[in-house]
Amino acid sequence: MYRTHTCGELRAADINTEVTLAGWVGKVRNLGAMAFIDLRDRYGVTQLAVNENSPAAVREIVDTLGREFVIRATGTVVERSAKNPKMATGEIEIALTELKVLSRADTPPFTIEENSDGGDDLRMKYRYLDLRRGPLQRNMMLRHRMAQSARGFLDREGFLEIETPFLISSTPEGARDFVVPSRMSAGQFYALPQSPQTFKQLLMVAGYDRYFQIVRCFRDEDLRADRQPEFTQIDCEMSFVDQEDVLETFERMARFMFSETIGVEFGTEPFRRMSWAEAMARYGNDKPDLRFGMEINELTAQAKGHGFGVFDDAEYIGGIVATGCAGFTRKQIDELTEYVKRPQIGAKGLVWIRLDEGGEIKSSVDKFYTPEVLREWAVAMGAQNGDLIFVVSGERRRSLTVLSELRLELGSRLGLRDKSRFAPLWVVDFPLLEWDDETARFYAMHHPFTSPKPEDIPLLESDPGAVRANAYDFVVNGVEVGGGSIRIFEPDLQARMFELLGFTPESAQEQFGFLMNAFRFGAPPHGGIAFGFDRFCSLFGGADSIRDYIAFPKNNSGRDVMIDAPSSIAPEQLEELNLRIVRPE
RNA sequence: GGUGUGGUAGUUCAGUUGGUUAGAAUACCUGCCUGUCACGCAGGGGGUCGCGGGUUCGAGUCCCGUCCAUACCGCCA
Repeated sequence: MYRTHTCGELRAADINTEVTLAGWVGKVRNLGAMAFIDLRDRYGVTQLAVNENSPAAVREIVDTLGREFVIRATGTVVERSAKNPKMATGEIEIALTELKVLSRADTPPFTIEENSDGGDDLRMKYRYLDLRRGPLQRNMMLRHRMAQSARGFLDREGFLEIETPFLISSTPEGARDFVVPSRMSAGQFYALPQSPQTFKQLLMVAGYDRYFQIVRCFRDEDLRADRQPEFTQIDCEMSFVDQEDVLETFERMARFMFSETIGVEFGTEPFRRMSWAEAMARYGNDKPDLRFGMEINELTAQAKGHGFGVFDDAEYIGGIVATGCAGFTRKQIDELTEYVKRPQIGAKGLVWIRLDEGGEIKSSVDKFYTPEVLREWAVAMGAQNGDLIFVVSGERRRSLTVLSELRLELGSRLGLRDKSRFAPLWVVDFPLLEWDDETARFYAMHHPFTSPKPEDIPLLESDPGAVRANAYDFVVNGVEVGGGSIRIFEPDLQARMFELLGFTPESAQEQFGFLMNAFRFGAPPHGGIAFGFDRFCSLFGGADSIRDYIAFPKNNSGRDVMIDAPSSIAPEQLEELNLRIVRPE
């Protein structure tokens, strides 16, 4: 037997017990005649003690120990003469009687401590060492608990966990597919699924009216802090439900997960709901962070026609009130101006209006607007003395984006985006379609199986852009955590959708024939949702990046620097797959 | 594909206007140390300043190119 206890469990009540522990050597503090060793495993740290009464053999081994050696230690649990209240096991230590080195270790390239000194690159290359650290271990445990709580909830609700294939066929719509060459079918390729979407719909046709899966999905697109080429979804689908049923069920799941894994409760009020149009108008964004206010107010009507050309020519004028920020210095305002003028955000400029505590108004557009007019704006926007107003103008969508970014930046600077607070909401009534100028056609905003709202179906041909979908997103703290829709289950309506999206009947049949055929054999009304599990975990853990919630993530270039993937393959493999590399690096 | 930031000791970083032998902390090694827990004290070893080219009497520092990392934009039905 290697151990009788873990390094996290011994307490004062265990004093005088003979125990054997195993784990990794953290730090050895050698004081000469006595020495202390921090022994670490994923359960905690326990101090081993050696003094002049310890067996000589043990003392000899202690002198040879290095960081990250794996050892087995036997001894008696004793009360410490100097207790450490910062440690869970701080009241006791192990007086060693036996010590065995199970495995030696090279000096690690970075220290295995709570706050590692390693940079991202190095930590990725030696991921197994990074995963030894407390923060990463806690992340993995949180992820585990979240997965278990979701599974438990869905199981009790009657959902069946059913696996769907990873080797499927490619569809040109949507994100780029990862593709897998087929050896047996020369010149043909599988694709890895971007989601199990069509399969879960087929499961509904097959009568499995509540399905879920915690499933890996693949998208060959550029990465971000919150985007990996392979990521995990909690994928769910239900039959004989309308949008309300889906929202109700998964609101309960979210509440359960919040409560069970991080102890966060939301009271009895239902989660807030907001239409997509409202979210765009008030927050400039389809995933608003509701931890703070500072909503966008449109000023187009009030601000036009005063001889200020920039505003007079603008399609849209709007602003936000920075509450209590009248004391901002010129430098602070300039910084924010520079921030929104960065090419990624693309503002042309930033107009400010300061409402001093004394009631005096000062602005960057005093030449064009009288204090009376500015006061009117302030009243319209709900600003008080002591506030600072920022105004942006230009093309409508761009201006809203600028205001959204400005709002989030201000929120961050003012400390209003507290990671320990959670503001969940449902964004509903998304547009069904999105116009793309470049290809001059409509694209499905969600996916082509999303159903239009029944009352908007007449607009499908006459005004497609105005059609709203039975689609919804679950948003927390400005992060899109989940999204789904009620699907089309009528073959005729699905055919109309494909036509609208520019498919010929033949190409629709070729790509989605299996689904349309299935619908001819009795399709129940159905809908579902998928949660981005990695984002869910990072949200619960209070982090912006999902990488530290994935055991073995890819770096920013989509590479696994630990195993060095992707990599080239042997000529024989290429031959066998009937592939030829046309443009080698 | 684009923009920003960064790359100097094992690691995290500093390095002034281009000027002597490139520093700090930490890690590592040696010695001392009987209550440490960020142990302490003394000493020591450790550098292709990412790579290539250019300017210059002289480049870690300036210029050009390139690679890598990272954040974002495009992209992500």
